[in-house]
Amino acid sequence: MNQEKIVTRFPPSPTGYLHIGGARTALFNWLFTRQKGGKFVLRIEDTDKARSSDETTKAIIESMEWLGLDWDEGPYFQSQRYDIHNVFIERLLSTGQAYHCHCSPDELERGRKAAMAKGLKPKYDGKCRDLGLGPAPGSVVRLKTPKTGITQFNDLVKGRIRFDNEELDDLILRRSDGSPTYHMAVVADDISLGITYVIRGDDHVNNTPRQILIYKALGEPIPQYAHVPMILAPDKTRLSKRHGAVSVLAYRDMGYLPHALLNSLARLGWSYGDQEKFTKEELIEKFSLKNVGKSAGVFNADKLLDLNAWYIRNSSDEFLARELIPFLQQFGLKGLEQQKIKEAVATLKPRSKTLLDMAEGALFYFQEEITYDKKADDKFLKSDILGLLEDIRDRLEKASEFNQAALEKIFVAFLEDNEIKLKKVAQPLRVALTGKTASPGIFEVMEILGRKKVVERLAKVITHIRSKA
RNA sequence: GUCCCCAUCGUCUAGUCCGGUCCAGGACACUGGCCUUUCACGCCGGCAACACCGGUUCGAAUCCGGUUGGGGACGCCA
Repeated sequence: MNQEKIVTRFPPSPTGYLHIGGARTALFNWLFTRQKGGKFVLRIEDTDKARSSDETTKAIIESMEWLGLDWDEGPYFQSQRYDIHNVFIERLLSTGQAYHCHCSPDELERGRKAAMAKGLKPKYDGKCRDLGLGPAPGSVVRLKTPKTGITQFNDLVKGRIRFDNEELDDLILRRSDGSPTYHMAVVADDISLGITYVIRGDDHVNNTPRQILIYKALGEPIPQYAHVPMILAPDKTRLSKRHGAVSVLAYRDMGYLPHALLNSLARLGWSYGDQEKFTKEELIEKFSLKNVGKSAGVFNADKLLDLNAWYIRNSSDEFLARELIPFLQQFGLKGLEQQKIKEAVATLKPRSKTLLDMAEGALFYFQEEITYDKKADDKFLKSDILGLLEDIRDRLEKASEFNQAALEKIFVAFLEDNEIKLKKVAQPLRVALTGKTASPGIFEVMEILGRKKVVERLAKVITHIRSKA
């Protein structure tokens, strides 16, 4: 009977690129909202001007777009909403729920240290709380937090969480420079944007009672909270740059498919029985906050890689060919034919874990000149197979057709005449054509390469072997 | 230090709410084999966990208490 429209938000602060932890929070918000037919709002929390930048804001938006996490409203910029925040602060002041505090930062710092030394929680002592002071240069506005009682909420993933109000102190709502603090800005924005569900990282659990107290002081309805566990690095500490690839865009550049990342992020902390792979539609349909686990999880890069390989294997040649182009260009390839790429992709699909892999593996198809792998050269390009290579070159030169079926027939005759097994020439041939010891099947390789290139490469390898002798 | 949260294979997890069907299932990784012109794909198999201690109970991964361990929060950062 809940007729109220669900409104969620994702509020990254543009002090860094969107990392996979943030992306997962965004994903959970998005899945929840799309399932319920709600509204998803993007809000950039750029109040820390010193650490925010346009560049990171762009990177965050680019990341969201790449992942396909679309929003219905925004992006709002918190720094442009100070007027709204101030209305709420004034309201609190006028109802006596907040007060001006004249304590200096030094004084507060001393108090915190003293409390820590005594083994207590560092809290503001409430010195100015009942002094009835007015605004003054350097003064701040604080919330009058209840000294007794408890503040609790029913977290949608963690269950009931409660705090004694005496653990909380009178938090600052407005800084001495007049700007609102994080807690105030978040609450003011969430109220004014009509946010009904706050789904965020569980590093915010401790912030929640403080924010609830602001809602209460304001007499505004409190949203539902869901705190999702954090993502940890393999060493079980908070994920950071020193753990390698953490930004969403880094995964894009390494050749991951957005859906593979999404799928992998969804399964980190959330599950649906034994199912591992989900389409976007299934994710939306099956996601639920109560199936989100309560404990932090380590990001499993191997599993993501495996998923990526699976999605590559199961994507259409058309799609992959399109996605592959930028990677091929990265290797300096130009004037690529869509059709050729498609053919190459088809042969590389089962052996590529990323698009970057695939591009690398496809180079020999497009390059004019290939180079031989040193080890492959030493091991397989020896003079004892010269005769066989010349023989097959002649036969291929004269072939009336140059497709797989025709090639296989030519080889059957070739092998019979020479009384050998394919094994004997397969590797030397592979090295001659691709430069490497591992590649797609030689018949498919030959067909895609075409007669001209195949014969050229055979001629080249023959001279090469001769020159070594 | 204080407060909050968490605890099943190396990792992600199912099972925990409503104790028995779980000497614990799946996935990744690792590993043995099959397939095979290479590398992969695929297929078959293996290794591997209920943190610990007490309690409740005929019976506990599942309920209760404690211990230990981990994470988070304690800013005029967000």
